[in-house]
Amino acid sequence: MTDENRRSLTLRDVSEASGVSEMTVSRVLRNRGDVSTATRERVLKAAKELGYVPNKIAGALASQRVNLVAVIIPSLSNMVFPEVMSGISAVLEDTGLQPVVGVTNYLPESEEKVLYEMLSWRPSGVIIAGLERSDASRAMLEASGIPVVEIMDVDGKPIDSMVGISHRRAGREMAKAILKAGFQNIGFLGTKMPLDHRARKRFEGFTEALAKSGVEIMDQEFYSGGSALAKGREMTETILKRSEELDFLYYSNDMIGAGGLLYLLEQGVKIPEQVGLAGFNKVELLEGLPRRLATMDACRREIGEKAAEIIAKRVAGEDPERIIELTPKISFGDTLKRR
Amino acid sequence: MTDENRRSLTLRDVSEASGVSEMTVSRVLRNRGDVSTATRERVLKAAKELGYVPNKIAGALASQRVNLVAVIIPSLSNMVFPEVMSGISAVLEDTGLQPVVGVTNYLPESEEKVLYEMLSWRPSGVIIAGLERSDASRAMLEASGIPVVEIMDVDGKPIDSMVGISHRRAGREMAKAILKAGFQNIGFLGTKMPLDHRARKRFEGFTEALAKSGVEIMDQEFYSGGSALAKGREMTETILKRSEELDFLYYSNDMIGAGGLLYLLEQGVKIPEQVGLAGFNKVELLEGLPRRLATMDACRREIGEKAAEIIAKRVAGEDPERIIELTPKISFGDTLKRR
DNA sequence: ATGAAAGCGCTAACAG
DNA sequence: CTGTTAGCGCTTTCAT
Repeated sequence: MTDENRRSLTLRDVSEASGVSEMTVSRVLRNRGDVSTATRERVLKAAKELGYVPNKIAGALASQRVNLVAVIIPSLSNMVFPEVMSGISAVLEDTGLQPVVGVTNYLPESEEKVLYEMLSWRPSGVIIAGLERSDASRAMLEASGIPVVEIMDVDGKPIDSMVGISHRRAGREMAKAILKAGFQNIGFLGTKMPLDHRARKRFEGFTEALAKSGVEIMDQEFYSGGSALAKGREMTETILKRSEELDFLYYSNDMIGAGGLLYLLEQGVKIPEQVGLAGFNKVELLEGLPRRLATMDACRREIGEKAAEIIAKRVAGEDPERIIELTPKISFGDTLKRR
Repeated sequence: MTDENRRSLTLRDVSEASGVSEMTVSRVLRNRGDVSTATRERVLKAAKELGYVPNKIAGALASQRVNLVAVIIPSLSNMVFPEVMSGISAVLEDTGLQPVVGVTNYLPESEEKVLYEMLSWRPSGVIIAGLERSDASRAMLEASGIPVVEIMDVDGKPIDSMVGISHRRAGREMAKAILKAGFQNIGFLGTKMPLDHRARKRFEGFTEALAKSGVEIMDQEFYSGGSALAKGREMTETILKRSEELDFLYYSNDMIGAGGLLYLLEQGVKIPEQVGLAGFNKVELLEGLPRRLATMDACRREIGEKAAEIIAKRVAGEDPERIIELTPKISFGDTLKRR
């Protein structure tokens, strides 16, 4: 407010204000080495009075150390990544490391750009969603020389480390559970999948397991964009009008599953007697629905925690396990029971 | 993978590989000044082959310029901030500025820490949610000398700039609309509010406008934590059991409103004949509900856009308007109609 | 327990 | 169009 163009305070200003060398000020502010209590207090007082905020840019350049962990995810709005983030934050909290988020919107070119941008700040580690990426992105990560944890998915080969679940297996397990419950006429509803590799893998695992039992998907329906809940309704209406014999609908995520559930209840369809349902992700939202939708826990928070642990340990010079596969559990809820 | 402890590439490496001075390499990589097409290509080739990623830490220190905008928000999971973020990103996209997100979990101490951490990277600007903050946070922001935009709320005095809506007014408008539609026995359901100033202001505006018409809130119910949808159900059941004469429920957010709506529909309550409902935020989710819940648009995306514009202009040396009040509009939906 | 000197990797400013 | 020089604000290292 006072004068717009003043430069910000430096160590030197604090040094002068406290009558102590810059070096000692630096030591006090970082709690390093021995400093007498008297000078320490003098310095702290001066720093506080001036409102000094250290310049991490200079600090990082001098020390060749940056306490940042780049976290690169496809989307914020997803309900899935906030939970991963909270796992990461919780673990990094007491390590001196700090997460910095970059969002790619599921676009490989965008991922490249975000990655380049973040790596140019020389973070201590990278946590990045998925295993599929462009050659350029892969090259950057390899060349960076820092720990890289690829998360969410373990169906593939990591650049360095990975923690996640097998989406193929998740799809297979769900298929088995559905068949075991006695459903035979199964429909699939999901996102258009070129961009969403994990949904694609679930779909592949799902159809594969059905095939093993001689069952084929009876019908399918895809969407992109828009309100997932509303799309779930629409798609459910569409697919059931087209294939009346369907007795089970497998949704690629809980939101569209919830939309389908609401629609079917309105139509007076008996669930699961007439039609069974399942989604994926076990989002909190489901707890408030009129029926508990069957779903599968994607271990989102735990993935964040484990990934952060790997980075923290590697930064600390340890050599933790680099591949961690978590096991999702099916929640049968009210919509996946023996007919 | 090859050798773990190699330092990362520098301008010097590219300079040597291309036989051009560091300075020229720097110019090529930043598209600055005139460089002959021949050298430019030689440099680009060398940089690409080596896999060089510039060190922004050094660049920022030398140029005293950081292309980062600190965005400080209370929560990611909220449905509200992802939309604000997308407005910010969209505008910053073509300015060379980059948003960096910090999350405070609605805790003032946490806000202080996050702010300190971010300011120590000397960002070009700060966008921060809310107008209420600790003296220390306020002092840091004032001392930083960079543009600061406080967002979401305009009921108060900004440190520098603000863009948002008046939550007090939003509460008043909703009260007027409800009275005008003929409801008289009104209940309020919301979060415990010590932390959520904007919800508190809506509540205050709401009760104030009711009072002007001689109406008092008949009953109220608060929650904290847990699945908002589920809480909305529970609270709705609780409040209606306690106060059977209620004919309208005003929820402090759409998620709990949606929970209430689902609950009432299950109970066979006629909406809005027996009970009218309204929420706040106009979240996308509502589009898939069995009835359109009345709500009020919080202009989230536009807030993000305007805030980013202010930062971008200020960084560019312009002097834009520093106070922007947006006007939320009521959506009457199916749950706020004349009885 | 404290200080002085050197330099992190880059860019601004000025030469040529 | 290209190169040289001098820092940016810190921390490392070595002295005292």
